[in-house]
Amino acid sequence: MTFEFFRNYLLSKGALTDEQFDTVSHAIRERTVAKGTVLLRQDEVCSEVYFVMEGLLRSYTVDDNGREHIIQFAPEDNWISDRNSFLFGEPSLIFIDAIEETKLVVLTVEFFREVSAFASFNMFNTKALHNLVRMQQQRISLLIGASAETRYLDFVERYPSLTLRVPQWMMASYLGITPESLSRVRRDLARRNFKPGSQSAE
Amino acid sequence: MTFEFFRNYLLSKGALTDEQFDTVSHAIRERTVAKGTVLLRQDEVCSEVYFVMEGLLRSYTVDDNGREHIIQFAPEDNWISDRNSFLFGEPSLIFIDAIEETKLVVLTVEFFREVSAFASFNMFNTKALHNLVRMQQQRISLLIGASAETRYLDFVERYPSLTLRVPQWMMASYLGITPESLSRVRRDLARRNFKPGSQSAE
DNA sequence: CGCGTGATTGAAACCCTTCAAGTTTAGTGG
DNA sequence: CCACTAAACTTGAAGGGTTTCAATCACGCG
Repeated sequence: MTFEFFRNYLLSKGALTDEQFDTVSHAIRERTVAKGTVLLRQDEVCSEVYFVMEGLLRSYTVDDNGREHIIQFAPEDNWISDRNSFLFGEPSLIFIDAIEETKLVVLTVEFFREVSAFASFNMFNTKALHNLVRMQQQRISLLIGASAETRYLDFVERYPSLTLRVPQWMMASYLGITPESLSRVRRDLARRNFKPGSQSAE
Repeated sequence: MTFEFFRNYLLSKGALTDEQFDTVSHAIRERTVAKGTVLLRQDEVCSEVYFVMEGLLRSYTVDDNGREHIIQFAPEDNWISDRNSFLFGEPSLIFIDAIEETKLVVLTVEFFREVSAFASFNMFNTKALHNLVRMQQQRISLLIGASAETRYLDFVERYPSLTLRVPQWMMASYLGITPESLSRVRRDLARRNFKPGSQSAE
């Protein structure tokens, strides 16, 4: 049993009991992928859902100009997939790859078919979906109404740990600005916040 | 029975059978609201979900500068609510009001408790949620990567009927631009597309 | 008819991007 | 372990897209 992390996650969320987990554990497998590994490509049909136990994944689209737009970061304890492609067999609109070496749980349609028999899992799943909708709404509000600086500050506050792990150009892509702009936003913030003289450092 | 429209909607989606609908119909009521009626205010707890049979509702946030940012338009056949507030009792982040006089179905927690006994409704509901997530993702991608003009064209293509019913300044709010900018975008498009001389009109 | 709201237009200001050039950092092979 | 290279980050100057502010126009409604 190497899914302890995943099992504990589901237990703590009240999604499954220990016994229920055992009845479905045959439908999941663990996988470790190197940094840079691509798990899903645009236009492919997505046949797996991933749960991250260690490491960091991301999903992103590529527009007509070849520019990447990051949809989601998925660090530990997070799910990632193209659910629409997964559930309805449509070609995927996104890419998924690994920003760090990542240990993940691979879940197939088999797993979801079996757990859907458990009411507690369905409740958990519905709640998670609502949560996702809410977070996306907040992100839309920010993109519509807030400056690059505000969006950056919101990101840092919301995901402080990611701030250190995600390359700056990827965060820029997530925020909807250029890497250059993000660099300047950070510089200007630093100048303003560190006004009071000089830091030790020297 | 004045819910025929709603009943047919659920039937056509495979959410409920005729008989199932009858067992839960006591938990819903119809309501007609005048243009401008506010159905939900920020910070209130949302206790109802609305299904629009005729007319047009919208949901929006108001930021610190007093600016409205429209989250969703809900014309006929659409659902609208703050699900997160509705399900988890948190104070709502949004307003909901009527852009036109609107005939709607009011659904309470009672209704959802009862229909959750029907597997077909749960499937329908989950599918609808996934659909919402996907549409939000597409909107995020556009906001991140596309110009005001592209976003406008996407809106017109995606919701041609709304283009005529929604005041321009609200569409601008939905697109994340000022009314002035939208006006200019439309003017420039018109100039480019109608180059070939004059339209009949005169 | 006049008032108010929505739409349009212009000019200036601002934010962010683009392009180009450094500088720093990180990873790789000798 | 250093040297080398590529990638990431920074910085500057110029340009473009949007916003802001203000004025004007168009329309519906009392």
